[in-house]
Amino acid sequence: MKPSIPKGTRDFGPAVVNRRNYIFDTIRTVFVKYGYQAIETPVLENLATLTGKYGEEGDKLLFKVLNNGDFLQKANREALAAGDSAELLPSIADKGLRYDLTVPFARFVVMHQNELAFPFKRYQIQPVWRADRPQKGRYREFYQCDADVVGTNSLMNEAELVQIYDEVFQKLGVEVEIKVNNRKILYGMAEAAGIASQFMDMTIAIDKLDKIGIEGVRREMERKGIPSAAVDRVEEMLAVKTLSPLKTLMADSETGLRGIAELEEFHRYFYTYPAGNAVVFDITLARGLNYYTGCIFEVKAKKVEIGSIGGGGRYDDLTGVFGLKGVSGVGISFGADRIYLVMEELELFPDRLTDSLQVLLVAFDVATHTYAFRCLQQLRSAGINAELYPEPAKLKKQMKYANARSVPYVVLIGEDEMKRGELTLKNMATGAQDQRDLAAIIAELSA
RNA sequence: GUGAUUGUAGCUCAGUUGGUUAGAGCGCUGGAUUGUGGUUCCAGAGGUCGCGGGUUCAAAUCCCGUCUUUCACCCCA
Repeated sequence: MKPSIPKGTRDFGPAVVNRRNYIFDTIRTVFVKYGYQAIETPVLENLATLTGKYGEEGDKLLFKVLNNGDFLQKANREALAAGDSAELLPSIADKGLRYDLTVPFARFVVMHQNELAFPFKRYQIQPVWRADRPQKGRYREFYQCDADVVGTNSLMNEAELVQIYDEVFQKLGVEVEIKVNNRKILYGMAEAAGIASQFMDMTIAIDKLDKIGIEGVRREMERKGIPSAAVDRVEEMLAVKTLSPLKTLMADSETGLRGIAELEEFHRYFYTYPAGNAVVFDITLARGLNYYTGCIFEVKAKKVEIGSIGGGGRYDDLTGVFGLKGVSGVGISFGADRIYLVMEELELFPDRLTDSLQVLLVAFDVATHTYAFRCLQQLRSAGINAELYPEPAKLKKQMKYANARSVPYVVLIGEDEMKRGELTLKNMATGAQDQRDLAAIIAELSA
């Protein structure tokens, strides 16, 4: 048979994994610096945990896992006979692949609430799965890097999380714009326009603003049956670029005012920090995941068109659905796969990554090969990533291999070198070479 | 999920209105070069033209299905 892998999944070769790890390591380092601790959760969750958390669209994109054993015996016969997949599903699948890391985290917090110290800050770097139609930068299996904190309402957390965004993208050299908004402000808009019941319709339309323009948003809202007077009011508020005019525009909406106050509080914390990237209030930022209730964030790369490379926000009651009330959480997510594409396109990866081979030893014959093997061990003891070509093959062959591995240095070991105890160190980039003893070589390579 | 799009050597791609033995560059293997890769020269290997079916005397080329890629919508990282 011809080997293949499922749609929207990918293999990663050594060079790619090396670069991906560079991204993961950078993110991880910053997470840890801000006090977040790692956890991991299973790939598989109970479908009951996942369904209903991501809206109707999200439910459709959940990967369901067929029950083991003779599952048809327990299947809903009527639904099966009628060909009703939706009805049949609960009787044949009770597990699914995780869709994000936030919902499993909420589940984790509830299950382990007695073992955790609150506020609890955790980070998690694991793959998630969505049964979406793949495109560039959109896969069915992709990695998320999440940091969330639960058990604190302080807006300081929002400020810190945006700092993390800023710091990570500065370290990676990716210029970004970090958009900030507050779900309560969006709700305030709906209330001020007298269409609180059509909050979601309004939000979905607004979210498309940069794609379809203000006229498109108007049409979309009118199509959903929002009266044109209300649409006018919404449009008026959408034009606002700062918080202060909103206070009068949504003076009657208690929720809206609270949202404004929250963003102001966020700003008081955040602007104590010298951000390297643009952090902007964007009233049109909506975000689809409907569990968000407070501040929301989204990160866009400035020089590459690829959709958002990070997103997050505050969710007041995500643990509530699992039976733990009154625990508020806020978190952010990095889309590692999209960040990779951005960095690839902008050629931002360092030439030499830390976990690559530093030196290849080349021996000329059987006698020097065992001698070289001893040298190899000393290099490794000194913490140098080193490799000896496994047999004393023709020099040309070994050198070609060194080239293919793009090793910066090669150590040549022949009879002369072995007798004198001085090995030939060759710089592969310049072609220069000279004789040194092993200690000098170790010193050079450790530099 | 809806509508398009893509697939030819390891990679990037040619391949005429359907016509005999499907090509190039790069890469790969061997040699020129018995202690030196990345340059040069010579030689060589490598393809069920995504897969399955159909039309035709004849299909990489046309038709249908399917898988994959990419794109728009939807949604999102």
